[in-house]
Amino acid sequence: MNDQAAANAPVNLTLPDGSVRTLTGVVTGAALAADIGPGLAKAALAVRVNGALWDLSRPISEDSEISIVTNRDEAEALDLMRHDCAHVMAEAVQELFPGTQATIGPNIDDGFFYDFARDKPFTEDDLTTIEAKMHEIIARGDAIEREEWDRDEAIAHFRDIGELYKAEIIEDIPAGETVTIYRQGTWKDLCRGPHLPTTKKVGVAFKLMKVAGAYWRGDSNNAMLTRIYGTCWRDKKELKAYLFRLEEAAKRDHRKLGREMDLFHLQEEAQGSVFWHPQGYLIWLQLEAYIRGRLKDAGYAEIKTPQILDSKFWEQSGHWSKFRENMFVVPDEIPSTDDDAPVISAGAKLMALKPMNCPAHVQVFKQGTKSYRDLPIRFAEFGCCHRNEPHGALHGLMRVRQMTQDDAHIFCREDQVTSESVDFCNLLFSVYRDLGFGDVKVLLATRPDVRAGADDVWDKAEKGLEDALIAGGVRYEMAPGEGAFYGPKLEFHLQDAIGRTWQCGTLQLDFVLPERLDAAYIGEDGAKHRPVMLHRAILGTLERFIGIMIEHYAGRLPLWLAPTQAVVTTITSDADAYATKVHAALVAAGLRARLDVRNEKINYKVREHSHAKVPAILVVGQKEEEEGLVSVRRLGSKNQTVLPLETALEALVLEGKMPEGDVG
RNA sequence: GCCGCUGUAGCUCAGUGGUAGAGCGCGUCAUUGGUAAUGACGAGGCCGGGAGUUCAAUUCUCCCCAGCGGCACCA
Repeated sequence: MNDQAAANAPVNLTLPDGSVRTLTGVVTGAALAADIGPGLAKAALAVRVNGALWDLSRPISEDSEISIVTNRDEAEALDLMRHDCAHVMAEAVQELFPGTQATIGPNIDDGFFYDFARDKPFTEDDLTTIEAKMHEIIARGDAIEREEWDRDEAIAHFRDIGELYKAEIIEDIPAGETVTIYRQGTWKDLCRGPHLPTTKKVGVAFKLMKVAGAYWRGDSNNAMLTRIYGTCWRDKKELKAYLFRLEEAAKRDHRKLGREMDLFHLQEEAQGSVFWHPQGYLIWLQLEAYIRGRLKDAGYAEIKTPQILDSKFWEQSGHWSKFRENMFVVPDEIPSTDDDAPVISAGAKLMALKPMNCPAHVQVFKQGTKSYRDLPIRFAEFGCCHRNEPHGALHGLMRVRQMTQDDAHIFCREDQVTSESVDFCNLLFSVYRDLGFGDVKVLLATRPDVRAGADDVWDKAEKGLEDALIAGGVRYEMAPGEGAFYGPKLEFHLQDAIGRTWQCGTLQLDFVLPERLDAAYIGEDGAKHRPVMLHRAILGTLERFIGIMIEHYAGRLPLWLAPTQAVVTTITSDADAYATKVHAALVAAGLRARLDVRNEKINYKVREHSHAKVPAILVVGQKEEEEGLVSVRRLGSKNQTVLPLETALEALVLEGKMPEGDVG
């Protein structure tokens, strides 16, 4: 009612250039665009009113700052188009498959999804049909209209038409509030909006990508819905570029490159555990040596603790109750070889493979009496842990069941927490820089609902981590409720080839485990005190990190990490003797070099070693032999440089040096 | 663990209700060539596993297992 009354009063609209237009009648974004010009009226997608995005048709009753959103406003246009595309998809689905309930359908990076409830889940084959129907709906070009409904009426309406999930969503909105419903043709959806003026504006540059199961409200106790993912762009060129980007990313997949470069393999008899091949394990050894050096320089002492420990030990540490379903349990008994007898008796003593190193590190700490003067104590371990991950979680090197962490635990006094945290963050970023990762997402994960420890301890712990981030000048985001049950943590995330992010580094503050396992030091006052324990890892696990590096570098690892750094190969067999000499010189200089004197054409050999991502190919023939030269071809370049063996050797040795950190 | 898809030679993939094919790779021989594929010949397969339907199953059905894409979980 107010809108109508206000419609008769003139409204002053201030455009971005400062000019003011005064409109009367029903003032809308569409009316303003039309007032400015027919071209803009056609191009307009939505309006920004005092900073908020509105539908073109929504009445504007007050004087406002306003700007027209068109295709040129990339972010807004894509947001609107993708969300409308999701609505169109839902309409298509419900037209084709009556009885299917629409639940939620938000935008995501590069596209959108919509979750549907249907007895029979959709398959990839259905996507073509749905896409065709979407094109029909878009061609129809129904106006998209915003309506305000009373909450209770909306609930009743959606219940009536069998949209129980929608009704459930609206029930969460406080009684008495109005909800917005968007209508296109006869199809309606609950939505905050805003939307495009007509479905036609969605255009044709969209594609349904895949179907997947997804739990209602992201909870595995709820029903499984069927989700359809789609992508949508402003024009076909953008869509094509996006699909090309996906293809390129797939080429970097570490599982594919791992096979092509002969780095590792997985097989079903050892699900989730990696068979490292010689070339792959060289990468591992280099990375491990590098981290070992950095940790030593940072004041860590390396230790090694048992792989299998008594379940009683895990009961004490709390893992038996909190983590048992992820642990591999091993009976300590000689199995029976009798066919009829049980292999293991019911009374066998239970051991478990360690899923974490922390409790064992506390045992090392507890040996002897520690003084406050000894702190901080930093124990590092390349700890091999086993976790029985759910089948569906396993993923190449990224998610495995046997993993080796670059783990360490810092035992310190409370007043040392911030400085230890700052030091750790500096070390971590320095390591990431050395390894070629400048772009890292940092999350501060705070207290979860279910937790151990008093709130004042949590206050202190969360503040300690935040202070460290601020002191280190680190940009971070909050992850409320995502902390471990024993303390808050920092998570450091890196991205893989197709944009999935993986947590690598972590820093966790723990006041609980020292208590549980009775770790103590003697303070200045002569009394016993609990140390604070910092769990931290930089790479996270060597497996995952190597996977991420393979993708990050598309297999073209920096020289110091490349398993084979150089191949010496010949034009013809006349140069075999010289090639052998060159190869020997490289090996003597400490380079990982191979010799290829096969009777194959040089084109063939260059191609093969390039595919294998060997960073440097040293070709020698008669010409090089006569003058003591080598022809160096670097990976990724089509050119060669011919230079004296000594010069080439020095350059490779220099470039192949392991980084030593760039702190300072 | 949940939903969907897939499983044929070392790799990438065709294919059929009558026990299988290509390219690359591999082996042998010939070829000695200047920076991304020299040629010929050859070997290689319980068509993921188990059951069922059928005269006959790699092919159709069901059940398992694994891989892949997501969800949930997580380093």
